Amino acid sequence: MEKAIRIDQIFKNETAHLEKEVTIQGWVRTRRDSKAGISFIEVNDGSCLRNLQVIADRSRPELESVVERLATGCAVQVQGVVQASPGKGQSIEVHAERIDLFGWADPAVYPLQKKRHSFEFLRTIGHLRPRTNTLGAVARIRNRLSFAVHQFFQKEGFFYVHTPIITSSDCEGAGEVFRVTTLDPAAPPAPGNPDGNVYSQDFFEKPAYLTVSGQLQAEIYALALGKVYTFGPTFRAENSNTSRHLAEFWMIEPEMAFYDLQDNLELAQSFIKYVISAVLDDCQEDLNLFARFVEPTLMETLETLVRETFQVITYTEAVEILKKSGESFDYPVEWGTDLQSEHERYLTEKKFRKPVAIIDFPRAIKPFYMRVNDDEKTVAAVDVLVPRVGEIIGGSQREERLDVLLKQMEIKAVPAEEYQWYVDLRRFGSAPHSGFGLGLERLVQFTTGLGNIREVIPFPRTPGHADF
RNA sequence: UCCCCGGUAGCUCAAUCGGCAGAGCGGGUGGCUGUUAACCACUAGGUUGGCGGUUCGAGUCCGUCCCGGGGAGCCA
Repeated sequence: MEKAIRIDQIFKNETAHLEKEVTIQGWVRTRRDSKAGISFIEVNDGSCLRNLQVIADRSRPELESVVERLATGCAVQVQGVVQASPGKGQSIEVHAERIDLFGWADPAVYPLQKKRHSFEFLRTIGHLRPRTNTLGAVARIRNRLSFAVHQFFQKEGFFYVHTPIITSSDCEGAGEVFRVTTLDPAAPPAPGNPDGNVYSQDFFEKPAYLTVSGQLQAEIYALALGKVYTFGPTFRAENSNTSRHLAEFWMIEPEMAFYDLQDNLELAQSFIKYVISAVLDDCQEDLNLFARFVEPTLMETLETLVRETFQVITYTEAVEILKKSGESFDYPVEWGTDLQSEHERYLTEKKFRKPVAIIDFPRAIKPFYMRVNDDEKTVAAVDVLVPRVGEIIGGSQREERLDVLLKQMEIKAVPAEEYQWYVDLRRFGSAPHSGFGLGLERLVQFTTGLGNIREVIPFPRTPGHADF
C-alpha cells in the first residue's frame, strides 16, 4: 500500500505542505463537475471533520476515466500536489496527479446522500452511519474522552483493573440481569436428573449473569492496590425505552481506599473537569459541529462545568429547595423518596445552572453497601447531576464496618452467604473506602449535546435491538 | 412496562371537510459553470406499515397488530 498522510495532519500545518506531493486515502463525500475543465472532489478520511478538496483536470484521459465514475461513498487514493486554493471555503486543495478507485459505491443505491438524514434513518444503517459528519464527530469525541479517562487516572496513580464480565451474583441492587448459559432453552435438561439441579449441567454449574457493575470486585483491588479503576462493558436487562438507557454500555468505576465521601466528591469533580477539558482542547472542530447543529448552549455548558465549582447540597437541602421553589412538579417532593427527573433538572438547569452534587441520601432508598451516616437515617452517597443529561455519576463511601454491613445486608435481604468474600474484606484489614460509577455514554451525550444515547455508542443495544 | 405523537417515492416532508397521491433532495439524460448543500431543463420512481371494518368513494374515519419517536418509571 502507498504510504498516505492523514488529512488532519495536512490541515494542522498547511503551509508546510504547500507545493508538496501527498497521497491521501479516504471516501468521496461529494463531486462537483466543471464539464469544460475540472472536477472538484471532496475526500474525507475520518481523521477529522473537514474534507480535503481534490482538483482533477478532466482533459487528462487517465484522470477522466476514473473521475467520471466517482460518486458519494467511493473509496479512493489520490496522489497530488497541495496548492493554495483560489476558491472560497478552503485555503488549500490537492491537484491530482493520479486517482485510484478502490471501491465503487453505486449512487443509485448508496443510502447516504449529500444532505441531512434523520438520526432514526441513520440508525437503520449502522454500518454506514460513521461515514457521516455527525457520527464521525461522535466517534472522535468518544475516543478522546476514553483516552482522557485513562490519562487522568494514570496520572493520579490509579491502577486499571479488569473486573469480570460474567458474574454469579445477581442481587447487587443495580437492576435486571442477563443470564449467561450454555443450556439450550429449546431443549432444557431433562427434569429429574440425579441432583434435581439443572444448573449442574450448565457451564458454570450455577446461575451466571452479565455484570451490572464492577464495583464489588473493584473494592477487592482497592483494598490491595489503594487506588484502582475499571472501564469496561456493563449490562442491564431493564425493559427501559428511553433516550438515556442502553442494555450494553461502558462504565468507569474508580474505587479508592482511605477516601471518605468528601475525597470521593473532589475526585469526581476533578475527573469530569479533566476529561471535558481534554475535549475542549483537542476536539474544537467536532464540538463546533454540535454547537451549531445540535445544541446551541453546548459550549457555554461545557465551559461552565470546567470553570465553576460544583454545587454541593445534601438530599435534605435539595428537598427543601424543591419544596420552596414554587415550581409545579408532576410528582410531589417528599423526604424519603427518590428525586424525579424533573426535580433533578430543576436543580441543575434552573436553580444552580451548573453541575450539582447531592449527598447524604435516605438510607432506605440506597443499596446495602453505602456507608451509614451517624444520623442512621442517611448514607454517604453522592449523585452528580449535570444539565440536559441528569445523573451522570453515582457513588458513595462504602460501609467498611463489619457489624453495620451485616445489619444492612439483613435489612436489604442480601444473602450474606453469597457475599462471603465481600464481607471478608471487612473482616481482614478493613479500611474506609469510596468510589463512584460514571456511564461513558452519558458523558458523551453531555459532551456532544445529542439527545438520544443511541447516537453516542457505535452499536446500540436496547430492548428488541441487537443489530450489526 | 405506562402515557402521548407518528408511519406517504431511495431520503426529508406536504396533501384543506372523506373526493384525480405531490414537492425538494437523491438517481438517469442533456446543458452550463474554479465549484462549495453548485445551478438550469427533461425524466424514471408509490400495495400511503400489515390485516379487518365504515362509506358511492379512505393517505384521511373506526378496530387491531407491527414499527419508530418523545416523555415517565428504573438507572449510569
